[in-house]
Amino acid sequence: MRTSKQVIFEVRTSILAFADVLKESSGRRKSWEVVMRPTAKDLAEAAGVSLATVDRVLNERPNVSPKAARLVNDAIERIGFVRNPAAVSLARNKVYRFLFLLPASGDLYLKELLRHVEELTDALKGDLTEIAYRQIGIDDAHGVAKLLSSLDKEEVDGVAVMAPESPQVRDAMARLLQRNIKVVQFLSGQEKLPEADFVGIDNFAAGASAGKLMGMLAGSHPGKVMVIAETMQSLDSIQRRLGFDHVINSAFPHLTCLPSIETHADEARSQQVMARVLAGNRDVSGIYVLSAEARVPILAAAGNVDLGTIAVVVHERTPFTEQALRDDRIDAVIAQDPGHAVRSAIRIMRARSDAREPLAAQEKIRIEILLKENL
Amino acid sequence: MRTSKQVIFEVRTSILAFADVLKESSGRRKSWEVVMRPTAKDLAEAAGVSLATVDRVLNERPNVSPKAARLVNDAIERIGFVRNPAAVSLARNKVYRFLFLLPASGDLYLKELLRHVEELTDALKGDLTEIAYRQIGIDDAHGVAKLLSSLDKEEVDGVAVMAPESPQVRDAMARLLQRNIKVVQFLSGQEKLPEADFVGIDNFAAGASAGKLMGMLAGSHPGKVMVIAETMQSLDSIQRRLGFDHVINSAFPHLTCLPSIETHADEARSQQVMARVLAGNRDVSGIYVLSAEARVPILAAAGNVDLGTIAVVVHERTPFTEQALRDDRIDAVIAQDPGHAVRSAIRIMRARSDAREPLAAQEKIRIEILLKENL
DNA sequence: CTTGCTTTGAGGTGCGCACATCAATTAGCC
DNA sequence: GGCTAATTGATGTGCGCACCTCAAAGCAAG
Repeated sequence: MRTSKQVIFEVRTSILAFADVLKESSGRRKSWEVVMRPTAKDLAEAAGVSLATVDRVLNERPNVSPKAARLVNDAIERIGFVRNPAAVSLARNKVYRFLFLLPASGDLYLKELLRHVEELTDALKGDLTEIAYRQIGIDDAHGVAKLLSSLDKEEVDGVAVMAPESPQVRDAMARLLQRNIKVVQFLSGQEKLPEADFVGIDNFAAGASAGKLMGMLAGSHPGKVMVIAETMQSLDSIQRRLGFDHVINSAFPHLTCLPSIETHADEARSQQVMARVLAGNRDVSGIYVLSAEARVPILAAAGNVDLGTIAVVVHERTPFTEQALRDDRIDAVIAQDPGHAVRSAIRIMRARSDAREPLAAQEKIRIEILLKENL
Repeated sequence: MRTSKQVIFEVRTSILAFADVLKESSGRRKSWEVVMRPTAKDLAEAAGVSLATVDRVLNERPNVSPKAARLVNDAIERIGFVRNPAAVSLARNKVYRFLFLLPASGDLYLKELLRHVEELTDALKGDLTEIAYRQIGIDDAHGVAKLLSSLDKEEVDGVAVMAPESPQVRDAMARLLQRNIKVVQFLSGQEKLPEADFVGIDNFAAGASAGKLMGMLAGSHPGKVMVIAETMQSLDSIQRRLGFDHVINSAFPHLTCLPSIETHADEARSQQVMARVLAGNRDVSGIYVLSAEARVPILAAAGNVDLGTIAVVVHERTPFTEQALRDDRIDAVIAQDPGHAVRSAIRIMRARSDAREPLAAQEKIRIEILLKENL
């Protein structure tokens, strides 16, 4: 049955060219004849059951005897049956709908995220996939939990949640999973729900990378390093700080990290605090901004010191950090590609919706290091 | 017609939750009813022509009057018609077949590439996409050109070519394009064929990034930098060297680059040459390996100096460079993710085969910087 | 007007699968 | 055996589109 059908691309050993292989395939020329793959009908035949039973097994419908299931599954292995995803998707005629739940904040990285979400919204129009997003106040764990609880399987197939860590949210996500709505923990450092997928970076490693770059940039004479955060309440910030300190202390002992300065996204306040700290520490040789929003602290610092002479490491690629990198106000950026993150979350939700495993390798978000030279 | 059909996901302004939107959609509940998108039939109706004509326009068949084409295209815009790709692919029932043409060489990066190609071969089994690869001697431009010329549209839909730059190969690729076989210039630094897509990095920028890292790592006292290549014949190598020198000379003038050492993949020879150079230059503070194969030169260097004390920058992530990064024999790696490169090439060939534009943003291969901390 | 050509319409078939219905068979149990 | 419940098979329909055939209509030149 199948032997005459799928000969062609079995050969991947790089020994034979396609042309050679083709000649062996009994003179059949037209590609659609040569590569035809086993269909559900072939499967039924091979398993010695009816198409209806094959359908029951494939789609996990009730009332299937263990024996029948075994027969079919064995046959699947044997003939190498793979469902034609196009046919599946056509027959189901289902449109996947995914929701991104993002914090409401004005920071530039979030803007980039939104931009990518919107871009993909259009790009996936043709792809049976519809994307929507919703923003909720950064501290409103209750609101997030409430929104999550209100989602209906009929309306949403999956949610990517970027939210503050909180037991309420965790529970809400767990309940979503029980209702078979897929959940992706998106770029947020909450204590992870192991049943849900996570898209994002290891923040300890990100902080450590920042530390290494800081050490490489700051020179070999003793100096102090300012660490600036929007808030140190979040797990993300804490882990980055831990990673940063670890590397500085162990590999660059001539550098001293100052206590974290928290800006709380308040521009005036940042100015004041930074001016005070810089006045009190004339030997600052590095600045590390560990929150996603680098603009406010860097502009504040620029008013007090010459950024060109001290090492500056920040997080996230934004129009601002990109420009600052170019004109040497910033020396290095630790980034996680927002476009990749969004696409990854969508791919994962799609795969889960189809009960497939996502390709782990592709979905791993890397900690990127950006210099002026590799922008 | 359509107004009642596709209301749901128009709202992306993050103001409304899905539930709210749903309530407005006239009480229809089942998702497949709510989101039904306009079909070709709707298109025909909207355009005031027959389904046959719509088909003719969509698939660019002959014998269509300009007027009819206009009618259809206008209607497409008006009602937002997008072909259901699943239905298209099912009806065409076409399997895409792509060939990777890679150099025959034992280096570790190529091994990684092959691994990813083989991985995707399996992963795409279900996806109407079959991948094969073929290897040809690194210098055999004639062989490459000959193989390319022998390809038949019936057998191959696209080729990703990683081959030495040569007019023969360029011409062969141009002829392939004329025969409507898609071509991707894959990780190779030939003077580009502008009509064909390119997957890979900017090697000047890669060399510049290496230079910056070298400067950051090598310290502030004067020193020499060894530059090691497999060969300086290829454009890749030349561009990397140029980028490297540019940064070193302009930003780190206390460092001096030595002339390139060519290993020609010959282990014994590398040992000798490097020993001689290291003996003649006691003040080497950095080593830059600009070819894809870092193992041979690094092992050779390890026999002559203490790699822990000098700055080492190499290219490409392989099991070897990864391990060497961990145990501090190497300080930084400039990498282009082979998995991403392979997937990107495949996505581009698929998009081109369907006469779609690939998503530029997604297909850009980044110059990654790897430190011990962000592996 | 006829001849020959282009353009349009109408209709059918099939891609591979999901899903539904109904009848037929089998198994479990008293 | 007789009963119910679980399990199978047979069969049909439709998803949205590509591709094909044939007939009808339009159009131009002679």
